[in-house]
Amino acid sequence: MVSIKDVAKEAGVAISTVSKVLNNYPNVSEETRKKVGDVVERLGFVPNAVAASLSSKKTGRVALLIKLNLRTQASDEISMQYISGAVHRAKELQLDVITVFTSMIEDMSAPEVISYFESQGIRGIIVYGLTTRDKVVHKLIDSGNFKMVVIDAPMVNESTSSVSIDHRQAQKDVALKTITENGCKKVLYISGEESGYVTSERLEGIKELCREKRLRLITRNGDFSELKAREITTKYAKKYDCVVCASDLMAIGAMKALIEMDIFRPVCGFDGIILMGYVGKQMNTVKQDFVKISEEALDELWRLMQGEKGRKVTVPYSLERLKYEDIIC
Amino acid sequence: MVSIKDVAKEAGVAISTVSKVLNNYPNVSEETRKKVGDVVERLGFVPNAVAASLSSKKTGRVALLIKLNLRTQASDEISMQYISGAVHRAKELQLDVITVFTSMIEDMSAPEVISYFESQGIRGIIVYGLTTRDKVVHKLIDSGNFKMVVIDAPMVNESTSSVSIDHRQAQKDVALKTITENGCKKVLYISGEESGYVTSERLEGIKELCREKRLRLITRNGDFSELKAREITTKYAKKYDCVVCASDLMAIGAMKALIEMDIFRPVCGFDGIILMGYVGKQMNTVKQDFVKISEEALDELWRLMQGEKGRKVTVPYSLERLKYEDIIC
DNA sequence: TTGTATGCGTTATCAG
DNA sequence: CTGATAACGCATACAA
Repeated sequence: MVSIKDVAKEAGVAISTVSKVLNNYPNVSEETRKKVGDVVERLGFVPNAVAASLSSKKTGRVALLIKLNLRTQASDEISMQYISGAVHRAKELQLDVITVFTSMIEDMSAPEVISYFESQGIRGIIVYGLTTRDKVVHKLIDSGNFKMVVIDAPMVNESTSSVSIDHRQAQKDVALKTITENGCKKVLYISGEESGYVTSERLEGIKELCREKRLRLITRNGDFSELKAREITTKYAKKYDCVVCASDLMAIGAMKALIEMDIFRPVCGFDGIILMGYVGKQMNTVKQDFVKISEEALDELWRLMQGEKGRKVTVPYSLERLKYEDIIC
Repeated sequence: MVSIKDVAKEAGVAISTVSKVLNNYPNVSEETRKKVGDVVERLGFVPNAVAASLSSKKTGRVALLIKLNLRTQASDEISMQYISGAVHRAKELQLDVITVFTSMIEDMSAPEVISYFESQGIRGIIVYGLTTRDKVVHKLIDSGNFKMVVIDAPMVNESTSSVSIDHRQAQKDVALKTITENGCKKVLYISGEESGYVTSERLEGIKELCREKRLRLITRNGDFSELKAREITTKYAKKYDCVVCASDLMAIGAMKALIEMDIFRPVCGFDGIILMGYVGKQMNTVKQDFVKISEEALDELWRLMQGEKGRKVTVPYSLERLKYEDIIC
């Protein structure tokens, strides 16, 4: 394994000089910079990330904290895109990432989790799918031990940023489109899990819309569950002329119920997962670019690690109508 | 951050002694072992994995090399289960894992990839979804620089193990079941991508079965593509009384074609992905436990890192019939 | 502009 | 059985 020492010897300079070249320090002559660069190239030297991270404390590692639900692959699709976006961006930023599932830390106390991450050399954490019930993660955020970026939750402080789309507006948009297209007056809204931060945002959106457009609205908690959405739809859909769901999976459940009941009601979902293309019927949905969101999160974490302050970052979304033809290949 | 030094001072012993206790070295008295253990407990000390790996070179890191296809979320589901199984098992084994997508290394030469992994302190690599065309990965395997475990490909040498189900037998089993249940005589087999190692295994299986049972067989290459399977089915299904597919996604494509043609043919798939539950019709399929496979792979990598030799590991599978009711929640 | 020396948190090798 | 002390590969304050 070729080390910085080998490069230094080969180039006839000191180790520190090589280090300076590697890290683009200012006070190095063009001449030695080139000399060292050539040797690095020739020897195919790549700095040892482990040693670098031990030494500097600046170029730290990043953890992706992901909530897993192996029963529904809708979340698999989303998680994969999150991971993909993060890992790719991390490589560009020369950051080292590890993937951690919440199930791995759920039986630890906050101090235990903190020392676990510290022992791993973690300096930044991206949290995907935080709910109000995740006490330990909240303590992590409050501890200030790590730079953190939280997806889809309004946590912002000195060392914590939030990244998400505008859920309230998106819910308004997709519902409005569906309602206008079908001339609806009475909306059945199936909301997500109460502890989820996005749930209340989206709920606000639909309420606001119905107030503005003077539509009748009933809301029921579907818990992001396909089955519950199906039951709710079975129970209420007859009396309403449109079903707005806070997730695609619930929209699929609602659609199944409508087919069973043999009545038509426009349904719209939220997230834009590929699964939507497989259920036969088309629906409007909010398309989130999870890859982009994750890249954005990593950029934000990078900013925080440079010493900048936490802030709220909003990512764009789009409205889509997924057809089977769009997804097969 | 509490370090080994703090523990040593607090316990009134030398750093090296603490290290010995931590790593269960033999020559330590029960007394000091307990004394140190207590302090470790009290201070909540967790050894810094980065420093340990720098120093020892024994407790290495592991990379998961994953092939991503963002267009089909069938592979997302599988990849997520792979990652989940590996990450969880890794934590138990106190191994550190990083996730790498093939797209991140596809434009690098073999030496570059090797130094990249070495720079990351990687000592073991698990390869998911290897094809014959992945030249660089083959060079990685041949280089002997890393302990490797390859899923679903028959690569075995001194430092490389393979982990997979018995694809040949599984293909036979699922096809036999489907054929017997429906009394079929003429089989249309839609195979996977030619460069995939599993493709030929599964193909052998169906050929063997048809030979044994004296069934007529035609095989066509569907490239693991839903669309191609659909086209092939449209073209040939009329003349055959059963469609055996080398993947669930292709089975879905075949089913769609049959529905369009308005004829019935039993279809069977391979993999057991949840998506199968959403297409309306039930099909037989081979259920692979991807989480288990990945855990097994990690155990195997662990063995290799202990200096044991590469070998072939076979994991069990089961036959299933996925219904919508089985997957909703 | 360059080189020297020290430290990061562990492990490992020796003396004692 | 225990304790100094030298690595591990790199970054960096400081000296030259």
